[in-house]
Amino acid sequence: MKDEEYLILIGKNISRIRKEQGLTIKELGYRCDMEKTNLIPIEKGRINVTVGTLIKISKALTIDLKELFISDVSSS
Amino acid sequence: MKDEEYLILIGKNISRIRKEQGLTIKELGYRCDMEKTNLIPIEKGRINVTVGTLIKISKALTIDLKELFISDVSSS
DNA sequence: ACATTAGGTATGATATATCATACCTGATGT
DNA sequence: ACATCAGGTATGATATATCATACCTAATGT
Repeated sequence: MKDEEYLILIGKNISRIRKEQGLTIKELGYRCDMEKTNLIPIEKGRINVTVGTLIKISKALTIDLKELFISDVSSS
Repeated sequence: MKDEEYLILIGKNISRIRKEQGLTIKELGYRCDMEKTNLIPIEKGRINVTVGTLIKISKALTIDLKELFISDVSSS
């Protein structure tokens, strides 16, 4: 798996879980004190996000950090 | 688990796996094209490492990225 | 005594993640 | 027609991850 693919996977997981919880990007931003100008490219896998940021996001989504790295959510 | 603790955990996992493979920090640096001035604080959990860097490191150690997040290696 | 190696720190430079603001589009609602 | 909201892009500022170099200590080897 290529680096970019990993970042895209992480972004998709964030986006999927956020939507599953019925949250908008703005609401997620409130919860983890982050800007959408940063969250949107993270969900797209366009930027090389830091672990600290992923920790903030996973806390805001009340999930374990590991869940952001799982690769096949029933091959959606 | 606090943010800093997560980074320390990741660093300890890197350090442990590197040593298990008999690699020095310099050798790991060769493999993932990184400086020890960056690798050492990462192993200490002192800097907010990026996912891209963790991907490079996990490739150099021929492990899956997820392995860097496991929390209890027989509670060492 | 000297050289080498491993881990480690200090510091200045460079790249880039993140913030802050502004603006755009399409959808939804009144 | 207008307002609002969601996702999205552009851009300049700020913080900081990473690099590059230099230096230190302790251990090991000759």
